[in-house]
Amino acid sequence: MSDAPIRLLVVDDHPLLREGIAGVLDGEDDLQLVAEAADGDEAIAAFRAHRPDVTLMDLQMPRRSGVDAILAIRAEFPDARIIVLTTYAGDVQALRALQAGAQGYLLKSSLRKELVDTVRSVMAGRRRIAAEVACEIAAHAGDAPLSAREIEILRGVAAGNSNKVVAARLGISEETVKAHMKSILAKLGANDRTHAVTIGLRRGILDV
Amino acid sequence: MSDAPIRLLVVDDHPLLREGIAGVLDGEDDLQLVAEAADGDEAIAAFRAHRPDVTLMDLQMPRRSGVDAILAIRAEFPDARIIVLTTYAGDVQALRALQAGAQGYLLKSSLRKELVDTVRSVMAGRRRIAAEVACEIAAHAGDAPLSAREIEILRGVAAGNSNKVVAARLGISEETVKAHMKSILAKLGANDRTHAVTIGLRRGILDV
DNA sequence: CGCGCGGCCGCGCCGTTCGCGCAAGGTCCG
DNA sequence: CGGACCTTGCGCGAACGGCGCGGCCGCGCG
Repeated sequence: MSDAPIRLLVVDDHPLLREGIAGVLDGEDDLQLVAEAADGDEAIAAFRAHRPDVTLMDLQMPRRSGVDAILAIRAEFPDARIIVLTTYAGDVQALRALQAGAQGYLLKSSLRKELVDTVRSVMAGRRRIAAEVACEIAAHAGDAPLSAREIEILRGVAAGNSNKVVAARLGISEETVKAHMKSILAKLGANDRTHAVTIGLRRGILDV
Repeated sequence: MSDAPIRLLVVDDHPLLREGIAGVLDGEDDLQLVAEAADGDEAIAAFRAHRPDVTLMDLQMPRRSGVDAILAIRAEFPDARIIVLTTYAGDVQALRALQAGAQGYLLKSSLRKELVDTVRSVMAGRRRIAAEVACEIAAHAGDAPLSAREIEILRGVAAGNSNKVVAARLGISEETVKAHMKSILAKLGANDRTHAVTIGLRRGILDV
């Protein structure tokens, strides 16, 4: 290990969890917590101000989401090292975070040893993804992702709208909505629209 | 304040969060962490072994759920003081925990001051429920809750089964399932079955 | 360059399912 | 006994889901 400590930024809207991470980092000589943030906007500001070596980032936060924050930070600082630290929210959500530029993916159910190991690994340039998450992503690797339009329609259906209402709201024909629904059912392997919505929620395509 | 410290048990499947709570409690002279548990079964065993003054309990855990653990503990120790500490999971879920005997309800997004205040208040015999949760419960106070059978049917529907399949699986007639569905839609104020499922998930009637 | 491919949009047909209204029997419990 | 919950029945209009057809566009590949 080098003698200069690894400087960390922690982003999470739960103060108690931030406290827990702070406690873990406090017990490690080579890890130093330099800033905290409670949402995506604060995260971007804090990154600009402190330029941490590694950032621990939750995904679901008020205001700006974690994925947005990762995109914004990586656009401004392309070599930023970011580790997602979240409760599992579906393979699609996880994949979006990794594609946005995260090098690591940890679950909040991790042990402290896994946390510090991952921080050091990512600092050393490696990628570290929790096995459960990696498995889920791999299981759906061959799947065709839903198009933006399809997600839009699935959202409308989840809100309790009929095909006709969704069509009116989007300014298209009901027949077109049905065609999209057919594609959605096929891609998700769902029996009907209700099943499609539950799958969408479980996989992180829709949020609550 | 009395000179004897308040002895606490913390139950949560996230080690990092437990660490955070431990850190918070460490900074308070009158609060003493005496045991930790990672699921409902461990919680019951730990309660028997340590008889804590106050228990902090998450709701969603592997194996035995938090509500089950509260019921089991309160059955054996009727004067156990339990505070739920969880990410918000719907008014129905929260209500079940309070009816099971919890005196307090905190969100993981709470500040450390709210946590220690609530522990002391509950220790003093008062009830403390986070405002957001209290509002949600109040908003649905007049609603008729779903019956056990209705929940069973809603679960089947959420899994992507038609009325016919649900009926066959429960050994009843399709007409009966339809009658239950009608009642479910009315009670939840849903437009259709898909809407009913999303409402059920949001309100904590169904889990993912 | 031309071509295919995939996403998006529109139309019609048809059998099945859903949701609504109405009615009515049973149980169990306070 | 009243009041819940669970159960079953029937008819009907609307919605859903599967089928096939065509067209438009932007993209990458031969």
